[in-house]
Amino acid sequence: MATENLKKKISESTIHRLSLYYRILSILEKENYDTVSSKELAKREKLTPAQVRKDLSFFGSFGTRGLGYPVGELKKRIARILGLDRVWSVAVVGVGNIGSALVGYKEFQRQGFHIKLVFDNDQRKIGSNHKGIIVSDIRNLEQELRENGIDIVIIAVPATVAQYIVDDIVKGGIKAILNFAPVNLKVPPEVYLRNENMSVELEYLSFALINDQKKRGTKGIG
Amino acid sequence: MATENLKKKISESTIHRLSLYYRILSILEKENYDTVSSKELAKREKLTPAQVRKDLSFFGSFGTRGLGYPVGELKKRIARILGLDRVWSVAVVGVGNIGSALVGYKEFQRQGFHIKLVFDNDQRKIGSNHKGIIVSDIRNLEQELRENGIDIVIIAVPATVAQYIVDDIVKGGIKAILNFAPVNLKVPPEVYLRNENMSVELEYLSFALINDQKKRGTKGIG
DNA sequence: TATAATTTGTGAATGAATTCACATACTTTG
DNA sequence: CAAAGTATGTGAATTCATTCACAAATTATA
Repeated sequence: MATENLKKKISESTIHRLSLYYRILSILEKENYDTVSSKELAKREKLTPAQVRKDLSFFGSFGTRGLGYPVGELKKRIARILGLDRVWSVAVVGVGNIGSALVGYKEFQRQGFHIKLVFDNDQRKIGSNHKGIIVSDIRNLEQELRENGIDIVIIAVPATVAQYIVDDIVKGGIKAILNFAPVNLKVPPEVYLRNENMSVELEYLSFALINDQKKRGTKGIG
Repeated sequence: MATENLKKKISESTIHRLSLYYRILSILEKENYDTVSSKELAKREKLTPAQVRKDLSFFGSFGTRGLGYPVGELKKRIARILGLDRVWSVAVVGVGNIGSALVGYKEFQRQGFHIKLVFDNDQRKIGSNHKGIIVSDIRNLEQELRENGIDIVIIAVPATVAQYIVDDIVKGGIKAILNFAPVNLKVPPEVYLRNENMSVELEYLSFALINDQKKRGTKGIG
């Protein structure tokens, strides 16, 4: 079975777990492992071995029975599946709190997400050097996105203006948008839009503390 | 059925959707809606009405048949369920890129997550005023967490040191941790740990662009 | 080269989450 | 006040995701 041209729709959770496997494989590579079993991968991510094998099986058979998966090779394959074996050109719109942090976030670079452009509407920021990148005027958004062959745009502007920005981005021909503004944005059907809601996990902790989701009385047995 | 003392385990997705409903209800409140139907809520979040009703039904019956849900009342109920009707004392460890952004992130304040303490190990930062909060020495972590009655700790330190920090935090009696470091942390079973992986959504977009998950040929029909 | 020990890959079984569909209860209208 | 319209709440049906369980393939051992 080839990696390309997937027939089945792959679930979001599988994709997310692939990211996890990728990270573990990077660590295993540094620890000089040649092979790794689904059991070991599962242990490190608190999953079941069957889950790991099933996830991988959607994309092909990468392992050797009796031995496990070749660490380097599997890492490459997952990189290829997730598109981490290439460089993506990314633009960040909004150099406030969040936008600023994202521009300096090394992990993105490491994964091949290269931030090439940064936009703001604040005259004091435009033209200034922000962590190695000159801040562009947001009025040139559409044009600059096109000229620089940007693949993905990250939105880090206030919720109130996010939709206007998105409309421009779409006009600029962008097909993938990551939105940090706490608002539901409208995009045409051919555009991929993902929302990053920084409060969600805090809210989950809040909920957990109140309702104590943990099963009690299992201490000592594990 | 009372809101407190849930029998059934509530799924993570239901909790996450409650956050979404909460946000929509805040907007509807500003738009002076008195009531809202599951249909309208669903439309705004791209869900099905049945999903909305089922989610809410886990916690009680808040609506009126023939009319819908009372906006203000439902918002309060969800706030209560998620613990957004109180103030949580939060500490942020690590005032780098991410930590710094989180300290200034207004949305947390708005939801009742008040950042009371900020820690770092950099002598140049310790004692300085960071967005209104004096940066504490990380060597006093355990003690200060206790003395200030911190409920939730956000970890924004490099992956290499995150586990040491967590161990201290746990010693400080903290029961809820939100981790931004790209590493799998170990905590005792009674501690809630959630991971925020900023790359996950970018990776999903990358995957989507390559594999084009969108069903084609549906243009014009919707 | 046979035997024992591993470990994958995957249909089948199970479990969980979502959607359906409808009785029920309320609102609105005339 | 009755009839029509609306929208909830929830078991049942369905769809989707996870886990089981085992044949098949390979390695390790003697």
